Amino acid sequence: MPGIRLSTSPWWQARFRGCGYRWTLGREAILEVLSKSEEHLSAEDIYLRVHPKYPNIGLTTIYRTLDILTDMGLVWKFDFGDGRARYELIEGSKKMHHHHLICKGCNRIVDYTEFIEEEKELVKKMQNSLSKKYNFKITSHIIQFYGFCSKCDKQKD
Amino acid sequence: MPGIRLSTSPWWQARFRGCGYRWTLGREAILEVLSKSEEHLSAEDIYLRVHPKYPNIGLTTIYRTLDILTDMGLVWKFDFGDGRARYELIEGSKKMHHHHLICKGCNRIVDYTEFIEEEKELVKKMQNSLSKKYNFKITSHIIQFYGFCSKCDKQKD
DNA sequence: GTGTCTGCAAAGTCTTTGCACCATA
DNA sequence: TATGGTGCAAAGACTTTGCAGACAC
Repeated sequence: MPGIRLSTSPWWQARFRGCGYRWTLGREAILEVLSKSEEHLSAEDIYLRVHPKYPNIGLTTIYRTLDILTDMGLVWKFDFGDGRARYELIEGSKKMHHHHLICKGCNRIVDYTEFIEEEKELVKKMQNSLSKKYNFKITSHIIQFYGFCSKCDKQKD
Repeated sequence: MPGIRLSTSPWWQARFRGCGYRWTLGREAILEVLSKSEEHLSAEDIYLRVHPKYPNIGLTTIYRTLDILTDMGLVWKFDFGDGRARYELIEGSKKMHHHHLICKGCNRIVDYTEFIEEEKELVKKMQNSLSKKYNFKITSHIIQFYGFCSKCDKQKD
């Protein structure tokens, strides 16, 4: 049923309400952008995508909403070393668990999903052991590879 | 400004010279701190440790030296999500290859060295395959686990 | 109607840059 | 002596905060 509300928003809406937050146009707009765009968006990226449709929503709201989303565990906040945070919806439903390859030259980011099964196995083992040993409740992990893409590797010479 | 040379510095000195940099008191002091302190120091941490002995060395020099060290591959720059970069000597010779467990509550950081062998194997496989597939020259990687330490886990309830 | 959310502007924090002077080689 | 390195102050970049008005419920 196409309507003003997105088919996916009721779930988010309920989640917000359940956490004691209100459901607002701004929050909906931000979640819409996050779910429809490619990953690793900065706060400004999101702002620029929200703005054409909702010119009233400011950068402050973007930051505040992303904070809430991160706290609620809906969004993952990354640092790729270029001085600004990047955000991704954790369960984009259609999006696979993935990690990043980051070019130290041009900051290009490649998502990869290879070795996820093997990774999962190792991670599970580590998680069990580390949780016990250090009395830590592990909730997530990051694996990032850094290097140079073919373009930047050439330029270095 | 003549100073007392440390026994470990010749190697670093040679490395600096080999890269076309000069060997200065400031650089020596910073490397001394990095090699003698625990890990994950911020630029300011380093500044505060260098300052008592070398009050003339400013924060600017710390940042500039850390940049060089990172470029030369002697130091690894981390982001643990608290808005400031952290630095560690990569091969502190006595320090094992390790990774980090980060508490999302209090930002406490635990180093762990478990599963490093198994991890290395997987990482090597991933590295080989990803380099080829994405035409990337991979130079380093990060693995970090996030969660809550026992203290912060209790507080959440 | 009440308590949250919001935009704007200002403040805050970490980091980088410009420039004149100083040290290394 | 010729570069490269340094401190200081100022600028820069991203993010957070204060406050009055707007909105959700």
